[in-house]
Amino acid sequence: MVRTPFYDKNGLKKGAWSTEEDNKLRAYIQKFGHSNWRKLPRSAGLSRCGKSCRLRWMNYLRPNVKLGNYTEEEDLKITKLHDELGNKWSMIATRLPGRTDNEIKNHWHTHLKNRTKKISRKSKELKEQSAGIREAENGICSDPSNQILESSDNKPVSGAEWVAGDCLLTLETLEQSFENFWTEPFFMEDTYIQTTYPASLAEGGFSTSPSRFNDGIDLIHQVMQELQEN
DNA sequence: AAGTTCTTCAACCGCACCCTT
DNA sequence: TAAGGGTGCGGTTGAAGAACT
Repeated sequence: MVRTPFYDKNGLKKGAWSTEEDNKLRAYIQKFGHSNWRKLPRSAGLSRCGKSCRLRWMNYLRPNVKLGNYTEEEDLKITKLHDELGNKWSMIATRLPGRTDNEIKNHWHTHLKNRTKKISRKSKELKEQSAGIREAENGICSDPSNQILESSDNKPVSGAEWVAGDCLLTLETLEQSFENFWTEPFFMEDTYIQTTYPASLAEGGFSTSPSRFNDGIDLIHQVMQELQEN
């Protein structure tokens, strides 16, 4: 997967580096350092331009450069840093010891970009579905018997609305902290239902609607499964 | 088995910034 | 202060290998 070597009109070699060239460059830099990239190729006996030598050294020959085999932890860090910094690959690289900007950039474009896109898309779908649930609930909300909870701005909140909102919160939290998503299995514990709805609901005589609640959870679970399968 | 399409990644290119004169 | 050279950064490309038809 490398460019076929060739010589340009100035007699400079381009394309893939040979082992012999690597050895020459490595030996020269280890002995004399790289104070001037422009002059280095001639001194090292290489028919390359300074830029090409610099790139080769920085990305592959430099000591402590890690190649390939990204860990989940590194993936998470890259995703998070990209979220914070954007395409500032050099900045991101400084936070990942042994990784180079070029390699991180490639890894992002080939592996992480699509994965992140999927998360965002699924989140959007869920939001839309959740909005649908709320709309459907409007009829139920108009029934005073269903107005069981007062929100902070005194608007009535139905049980289903709370469930939908909670599901959304769950996925948004998930989006924000990729750590949990990529590193930990998604557990569907019964205790979740018991422990995560506000105590005020129980105090107010609220009884959860298992089917509706589970619909929301099932939806998230479905998203998780699809993403993990992909 | 052969042809085609897709994926991956090393390397190139152009531009912007910094430093020196 | 402007000009010129060197360096670094980010986007893009080219080609090998993998996957698919």
